[in-house]
Amino acid sequence: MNNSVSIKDIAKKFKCAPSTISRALNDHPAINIETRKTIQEYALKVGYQKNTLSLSLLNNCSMTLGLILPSITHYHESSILEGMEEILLKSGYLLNICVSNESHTIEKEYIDRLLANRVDGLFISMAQESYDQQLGEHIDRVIQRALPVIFIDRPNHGVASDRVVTDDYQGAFMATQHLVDMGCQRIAHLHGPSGISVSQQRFLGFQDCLEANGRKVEEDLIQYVHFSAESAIQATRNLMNLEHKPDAIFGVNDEVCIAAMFVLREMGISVPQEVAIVGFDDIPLASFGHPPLSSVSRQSRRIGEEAAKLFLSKKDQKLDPITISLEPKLIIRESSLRS
Amino acid sequence: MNNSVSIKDIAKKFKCAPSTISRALNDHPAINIETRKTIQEYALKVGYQKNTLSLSLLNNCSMTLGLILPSITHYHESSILEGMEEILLKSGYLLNICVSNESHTIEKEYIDRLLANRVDGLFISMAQESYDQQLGEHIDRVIQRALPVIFIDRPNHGVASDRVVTDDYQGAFMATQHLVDMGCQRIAHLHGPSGISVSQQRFLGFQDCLEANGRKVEEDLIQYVHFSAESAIQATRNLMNLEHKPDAIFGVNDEVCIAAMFVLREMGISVPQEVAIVGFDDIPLASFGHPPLSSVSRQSRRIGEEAAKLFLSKKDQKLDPITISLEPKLIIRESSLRS
DNA sequence: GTGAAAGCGCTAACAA
DNA sequence: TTGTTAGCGCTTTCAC
Repeated sequence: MNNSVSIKDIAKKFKCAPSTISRALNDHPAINIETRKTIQEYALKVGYQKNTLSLSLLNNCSMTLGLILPSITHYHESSILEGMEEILLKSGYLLNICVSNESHTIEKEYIDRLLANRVDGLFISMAQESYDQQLGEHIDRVIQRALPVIFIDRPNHGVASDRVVTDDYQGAFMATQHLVDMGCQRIAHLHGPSGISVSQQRFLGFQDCLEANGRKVEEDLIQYVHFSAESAIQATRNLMNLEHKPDAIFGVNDEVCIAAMFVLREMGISVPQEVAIVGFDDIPLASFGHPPLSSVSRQSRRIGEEAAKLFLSKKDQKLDPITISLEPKLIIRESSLRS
Repeated sequence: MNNSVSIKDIAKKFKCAPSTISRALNDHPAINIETRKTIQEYALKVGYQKNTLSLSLLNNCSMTLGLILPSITHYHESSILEGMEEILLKSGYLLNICVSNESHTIEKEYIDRLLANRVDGLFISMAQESYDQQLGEHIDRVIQRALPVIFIDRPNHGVASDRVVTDDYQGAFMATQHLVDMGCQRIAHLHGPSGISVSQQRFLGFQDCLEANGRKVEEDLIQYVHFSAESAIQATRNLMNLEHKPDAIFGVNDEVCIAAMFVLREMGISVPQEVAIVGFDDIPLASFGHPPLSSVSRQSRRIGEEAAKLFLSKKDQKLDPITISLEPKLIIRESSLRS
């Protein structure tokens, strides 16, 4: 597959031992500085590239990490990846990316491959399927190997583990309180897929906030959606066809809210006057909605950064598992601003 | 870093040679089927996981690929990744993801790491910096090693290479023709960053289409933007403050068009009646714009799929470099539909 | 200042 | 049917 130059090849050229070449290339002080230079120049010339695989084998450390995500096309996930990349770039690690597509089988398969490739650590946002069915042995196997595992967004059912999350509960609470403060009386919720931690936490924050304000959740006002815009079309119609229509919607993410605003426009219902809206994730296009969409930022990029930093700090000293919980930020825009 | 079980460990347990274990685990027919089973069960029990690194060293093949992208948070790039993943999943390859952030230095650094890790192939969408300054030696070094390199979106300056692209020129031509057909007289263009192939091709298609219709590009009607929505705000205002305002805008991507529609709304200009708009990429939110945004789909996901398939077909037999050029598809929605 | 040899985990050719 | 040995590319310990 590759006709690359090895240390042996160079040794032959210089009629010396491979170890000499190795030392020269690694700037070992014992080697004559002249020799060092000559060898280094020659290596550069012939395009010598150290074979890291052999070192991985030798040192039991591959300088490679695994990242398993349920999907990658949403802004949240790709931002996590971007943040992680930035931190890891400086540290010399390479990232293996695996998209599980929410499937437990695929997730397991990827974990096997990553283990076989001896990654030095694993970042994982669990597939919905694994989470739903409490399938965790594949991850336990990783933990048993004393391989650092850092959970992202979705926690592990089992033993305590390192985690980086945004406080979805708090974010949802803030969003709901904001709608209450704006005078909204009947706040609906576009509820994410059940079984997913993110959906549950956001619903709980929503629910608890209503109760803290002396109200309670009305079943009619809860509609289930996926994380896609399409899935919110019918859900929003259902809400607006109720006898007692909602005067506000809190959506599980921005995509569903943008779709909701689309439906409301179609129905001639004004936002925020008749229905105020708050989303979640603060995607870049939220500010350019009609009207601009209020949203809870979960600091997606920082999740990736913190996860990478957590790994780097962990690998030196074994510490107790910690949870880094990032503060969500409510960004208020027109879609929820009632005067 | 990991306390994993090796074939030697198992051999000790069974008081036999490592090669026997190796054969048993690989279902070698020479080994007693009973013995095979016992060994396989034991291996499973103790969580044995083959160390692929040693095989990579032995076979000169790591079953690992590199993917270098200038960014990852846009729908186009993350869809490419997703498409690629799907194909590679079935073939046992693992994907190393590298985000160059359009920087030549970072790109070079990543290429070094990927080479050091002996990836079996490389997918690359070149950084703007490398492209602009025609910096290609880092990539030539890869090609010289006879390592399969597949270019995505942005071509290589130098030698002929495998490529998967969408025909941006044709897409832009189609979009412009559509605007002409809709009766638009003064079609403006939100031009992407100069030096990027994608921007250039789209501009050329735009220009040639106008000329094919007996018109020519007016400098006033060309405004430069980045790929972000923000960058289109001022650009659109500039256009609409012209004495001879445009009655159509063709934007380099959907984000800038959504921002443009936002500005037009603010200025009380109606879309598509006063200004018709067509974007590029067909991001999922395009259909939920106000109004729904016409756009040229570049089949992002399929780019990833085709690139992965191209690699898989190439690795068996060395063939001449080919270019896979995907047909862009014009999706007409309200933003450009004049009756 | 340099060389020889062992070994990381695994497989395959050769022997028995 | 199973064992022995060599070797993938590199570093490191121990000699010299």
